[in-house]
Amino acid sequence: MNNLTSRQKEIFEFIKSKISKEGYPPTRMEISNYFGFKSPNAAEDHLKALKKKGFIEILSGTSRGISLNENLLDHIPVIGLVSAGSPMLAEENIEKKIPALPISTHGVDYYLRVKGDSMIDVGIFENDLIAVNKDIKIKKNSIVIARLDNDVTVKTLKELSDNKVVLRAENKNYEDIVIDPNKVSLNFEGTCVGLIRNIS
Amino acid sequence: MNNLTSRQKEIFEFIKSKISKEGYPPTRMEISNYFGFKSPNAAEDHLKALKKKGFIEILSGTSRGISLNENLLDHIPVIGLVSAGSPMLAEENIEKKIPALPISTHGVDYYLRVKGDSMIDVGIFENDLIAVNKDIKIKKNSIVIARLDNDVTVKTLKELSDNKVVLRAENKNYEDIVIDPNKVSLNFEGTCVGLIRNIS
DNA sequence: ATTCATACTGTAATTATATACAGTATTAAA
DNA sequence: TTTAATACTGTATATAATTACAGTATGAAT
Repeated sequence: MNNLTSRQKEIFEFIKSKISKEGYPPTRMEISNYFGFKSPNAAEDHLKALKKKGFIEILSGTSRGISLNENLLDHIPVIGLVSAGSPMLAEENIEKKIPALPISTHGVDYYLRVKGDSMIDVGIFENDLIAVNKDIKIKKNSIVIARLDNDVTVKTLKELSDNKVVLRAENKNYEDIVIDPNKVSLNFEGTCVGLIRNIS
Repeated sequence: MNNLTSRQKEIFEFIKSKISKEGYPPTRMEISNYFGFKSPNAAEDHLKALKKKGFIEILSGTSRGISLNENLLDHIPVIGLVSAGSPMLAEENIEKKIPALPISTHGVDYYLRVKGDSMIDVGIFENDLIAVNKDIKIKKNSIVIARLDNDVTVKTLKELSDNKVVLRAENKNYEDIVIDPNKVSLNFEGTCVGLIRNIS
């Protein structure tokens, strides 16, 4: 969604929402009415721009003949290995994108591929994808995604106060991580709200 | 899909496939062409019948203004508790339907809600949904969905021969289930190819 | 300095589409 | 046995929709 102008983004979003709400794409007129255009040609121009940029296909002579070029639909990034220092959603960390799945009662901002065995006692295994929500308030006893000195880790949050944070690996072989947040750089990236595993 | 005639079923299926392939519903003409009708009114009549029976909505004056009332487009059933004796996919066992998710490299025929703790050592917990493929050949060491005397169970298949089958619960507290398939009714419903967990 | 992309207004024509009306034939229900 | 539902053909028309052409204005790129 990068080379789109903000107006084009709006048009594209409108088309998507029309499809998901009504079940079919809008006409030029419907687009124009929604945005207050006085000419259907304004919509036509936008559609051509979206087509040129590869976001939609237009079937000529076909009413509502707009099809979205999938793969940009409602796709949510899967984060693989996180490069030190880079923001979670940085391009370099995105392994692929998969559709928004109704796996969780909460929204999912991204999926994170699990490394290591530190959470096996709660059934989170290496290579599982955990669904992460960025906005839920970080709470005691939730499984959180934390960034400790640029190292991204998944742990259960057992204590959270101004001068003491305890992260627990759910694996008997690991010890609790006790942190003084004033001394160490600690950020919470999100809360784990779901899990996906591929068994091959 | 019960009170529909077979012809109406065909029309309905055609509309569904058009929507999923093209991204928008067909026109009366497109329906007529596909089925070889010589008049668009044949399609119109069918649409009215489908509307009357509650399968679609028709928006008057709107091109391609057909919306499906079923939202089981590419939806895959989630199987909850399985009633004794009933086939897996029997209506009574279907908890809900969710979209086809690209969680697995294999196809998914249905999701099965896990009961009990017999597989916790491989990270399968109570209430998880396991993705089941019915067609993959049952193999040793896969996690299988077996029906033992009408009881549906998820276990690892450790041995499979003509006169001995061993099903292992992946939980130290349970013993292997050793079966003589000639003496006991045993069917394999499928192989576990993935897992979904909602963490709330 | 000029071309190009963006973001529109305004008009208009062709064609795509919905949909009514008038029929015919078959089958199932009252 | 009459009615209603199903499954169409055939014709017709109003209107929905695409889409081209001719403009205007702005800002960014070459």
